[in-house]
Amino acid sequence: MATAENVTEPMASWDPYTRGCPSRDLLDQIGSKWAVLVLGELGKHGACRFTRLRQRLAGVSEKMLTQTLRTLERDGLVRRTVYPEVPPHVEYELTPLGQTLRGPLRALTQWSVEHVDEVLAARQEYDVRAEGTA
Amino acid sequence: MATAENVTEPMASWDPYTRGCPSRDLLDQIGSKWAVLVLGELGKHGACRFTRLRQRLAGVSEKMLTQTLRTLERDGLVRRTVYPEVPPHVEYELTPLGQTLRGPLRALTQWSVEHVDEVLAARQEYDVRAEGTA
DNA sequence: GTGGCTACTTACCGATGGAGAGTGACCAGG
DNA sequence: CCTGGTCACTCTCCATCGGTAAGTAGCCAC
Repeated sequence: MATAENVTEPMASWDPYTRGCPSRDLLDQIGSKWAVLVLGELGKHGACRFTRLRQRLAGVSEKMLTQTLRTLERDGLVRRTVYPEVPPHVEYELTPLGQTLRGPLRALTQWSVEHVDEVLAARQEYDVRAEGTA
Repeated sequence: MATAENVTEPMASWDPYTRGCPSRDLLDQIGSKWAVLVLGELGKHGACRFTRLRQRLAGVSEKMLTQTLRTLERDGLVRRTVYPEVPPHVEYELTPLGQTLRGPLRALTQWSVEHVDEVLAARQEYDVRAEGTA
C-alpha cells in the first residue's frame, strides 16, 4: 500500500480532480506521449544512451527528447549518468521509483495496441454518420 | 501521400514505437490530461451531463471538455445521448469499450496520487542541486 | 584544418490549449 | 412584450507548446 518511508505525513489525499493539485500535473506528465514511450523503452531494455533512445522512439525531435528526459530526471523517475569522455557519453535508466511505473504504463500501452482496431472502426463509423448528417 | 483510410486490414501487431502508428496516436489521446479525468469520472459515477462533468473536473474550459468528449465519442469510448428537451439535455457515459480502459487508467491515476510526495521531494532536491550548479 | 562523433541548445513558426463572450431554443416573471 | 435564466455548445483572441532545423563544444582521424 502506502510507502512506509514518508518523510512527513502527506495530505490526507491528493486529488487530480481538484484544480491545481500536483497529482493532476504529475498525471499529465507521466501520461504525455514521449514520457510514456521513454519510460516504456527504458523499462524494457534497461539503460540507454541518448542517440539510441532517439532511434527507438522513431519520430522524437532532439529537443523533445532532451526536455522529456530532463523532466523525468527532475521527477526522480530517470537517472542520468554522464561519462566524461569524448565524444560525450550519457546513459539514462529508470530509478526504483521509475520502475514502479512500469506496470501501469505497460497496461496502458497494451490497451492501446490491443484495442486500436476497435477504435479505428469506431472512428470510421462516426465519420460516416457525420458525413450523412452534414 | 499515403491514404490512411483503408485501415481495415489488421496489421500483425501495432507498435507505438513506430512513427505514425495509430496506436501511438491512440496512446496519446487516452493519456491526455482531460481524457483521463473524463473517463475516470464516467467510470466512477456513471452517466453524467455536460455541466455536471464540468464541475467535477474543476478547471476544464468548456471548449476543451466539448473537444475531449467529441474525440472520446468518435473513438467509441463514450456514448453521447441527446434528450430533445428545452433547455438542452445531453448525457455522457462509457461504452463497453470505454469500460475496458477503467483498469489501466485507474492504475495510472492511483500511481500519481500515491507517489506525488516522492516526486515532489525529488523535484526539490533536483532544483537545489541545479541552483548549486548554476 | 575539415569533417565527424555525441549530446545538447537556440531560433523560428505553425499548432494547440485556455479565457471568456456569444448563440439558440424555450420558458418564467414583471 | 421584453428581460433574464438555463444548458450545451461555438467562436475569437492570445499565450504556450511542439516540431524543424541549424548552431555549439570538445576532441580525434584524415
